[in-house]
Amino acid sequence: MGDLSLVRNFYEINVQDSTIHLSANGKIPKGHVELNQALLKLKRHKTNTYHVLTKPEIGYERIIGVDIETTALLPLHGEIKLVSVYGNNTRFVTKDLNEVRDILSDPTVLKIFHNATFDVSWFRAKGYVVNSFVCTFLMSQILNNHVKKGNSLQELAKTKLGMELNKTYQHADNWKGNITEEHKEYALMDAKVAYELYSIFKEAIKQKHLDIVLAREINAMDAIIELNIKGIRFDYDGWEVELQAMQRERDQLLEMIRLELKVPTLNMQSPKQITAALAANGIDVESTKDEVLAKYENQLSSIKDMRQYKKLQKQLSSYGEKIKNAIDKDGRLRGNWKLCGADTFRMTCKEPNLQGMPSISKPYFQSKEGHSFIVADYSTIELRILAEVSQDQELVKAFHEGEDLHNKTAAFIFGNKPIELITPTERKVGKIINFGLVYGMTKWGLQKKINAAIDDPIELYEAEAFRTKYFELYKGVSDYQDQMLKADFIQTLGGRYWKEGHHMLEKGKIARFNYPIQASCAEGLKESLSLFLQGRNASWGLVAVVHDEIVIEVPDSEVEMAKKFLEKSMIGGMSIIVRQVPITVEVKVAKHWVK
DNA sequence: GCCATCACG
DNA sequence: ACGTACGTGATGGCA
Repeated sequence: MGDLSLVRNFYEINVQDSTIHLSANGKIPKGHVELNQALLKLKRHKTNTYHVLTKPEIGYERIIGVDIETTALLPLHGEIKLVSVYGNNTRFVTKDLNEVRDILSDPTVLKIFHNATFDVSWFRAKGYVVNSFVCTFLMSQILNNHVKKGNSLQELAKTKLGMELNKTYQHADNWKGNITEEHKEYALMDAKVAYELYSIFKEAIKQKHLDIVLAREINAMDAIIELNIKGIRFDYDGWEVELQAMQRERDQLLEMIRLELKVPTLNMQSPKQITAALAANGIDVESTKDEVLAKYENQLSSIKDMRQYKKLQKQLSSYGEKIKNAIDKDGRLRGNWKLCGADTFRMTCKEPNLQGMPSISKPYFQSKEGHSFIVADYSTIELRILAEVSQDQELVKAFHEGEDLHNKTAAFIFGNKPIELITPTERKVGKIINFGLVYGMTKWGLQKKINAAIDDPIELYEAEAFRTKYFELYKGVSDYQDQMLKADFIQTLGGRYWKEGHHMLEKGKIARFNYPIQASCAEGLKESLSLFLQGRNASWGLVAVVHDEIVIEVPDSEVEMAKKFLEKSMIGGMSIIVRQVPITVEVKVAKHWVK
């Protein structure tokens, strides 16, 4: 197993007065305007330590742009038809992958891909080793600070290089037949553009002091590639039995609802029709969403049935038979994972969305023969990050002393009740308050949320009182939120930042509370993934990652070792980002995906 | 193509 | 005073 301490170097920077002093092992980058601003903000924020994370620069003997053309979107369904290589002294296009085998594995040759996740997934799926690579798509996302727009090779060729890229052959279908000289020219052009973009982006990233952000994402990219290739075993036969029972119940419910409302053609998928049908029965609803229907549940028995119907219908339509088509011949589900799918740089997954599977389906995700799943998740991680960024003394203390935060909050808002006397319902309210207020929930939202979760509805003034009490206890959180509202510069704990005018800050002021927390959390998770991947045994596979949770599949005989190492990686990785508040991880071992 | 809704965190 | 909780992806209705 790898030694975690060797993976990163830290530069510790202390802020005293308006001057920035560095500890012996670091030097501040010259002209680092954004960092200086951030440090001053942090100082006002009553914290005096900021950490810049770095990794030693590796010198490469050669740098080349590489692109592949494939006959399908997924490696399981097609072949690599062409590989193009573009460098200072090397330019070629080949059908014979053996010509690039050594180049790909050579760590002294830096490979530049545009969307490396795609190219490297293909190479690895086809049995080629790829070491030392970088991704101009990722670099563009980091520089743009926008993950969905303006990062395509075609757009970048135009905006950065003034080149019009011909995309005639982009679709996989164009690579199934004979390869012409024109095909080859096309393929080489993509490698050339990636090569040319790299030096421009590298300089820009350096100027903006985002090198560490790039290094972190590149190190975590192996995780995404592995998730794409490996997939996760899903027992569809078992799930189908569950589905059939759900289907029967759903059909019965629909029949009962139509009968009672006297609307025999009612389409329960149409909010419009539901509203009309309820109105005809004397109930006016402002919307048909679950939390609204819950309010009217006592007025008509059909409303309870409707809620259950909608729940079942959702699970059947989104996660039912559709899943069957997504299962590959080896019985595994493979999603389309993205490293930076969200603007916070959270990972995303689609087709299917393996990060959004309902809990009822989790038992049907099963480890392969002779293997177990290890499911590990961070405890209250966003609240710990809130404690770190806000430096709220009550929060920090609570985590250092291992207090149950939901109980602590409940005890305070319910009139300083002794913690031992807090009821499960009161703890539930404490939990809603703790999580809701991180995102800037208002008294209206709080009331709605609490009333959706408990039996005795509370009044608006009570929700307001809870909120006031919360900020009385956690004064630092209140200060933090005030600062975030005013800030023209918002940063994460790991070195990303947004400036005034950026679309993330314009979206809504309340969102500002959450960005640095969600984004810092994603940074910590990626540090953890990278530690895990660097030190794990080859027999341990990564099968799912869900924001604060990592699932691995390991041989039964190695469970104990793997469990310890995963926990160590997760705590170690997150602690690179969250330096003061302790991090805890809950680890479970099972033959299926447990919650 | 947008909206409402709801699955996950 | 403001707008009513953040980030995703998937579905089906509706225009």
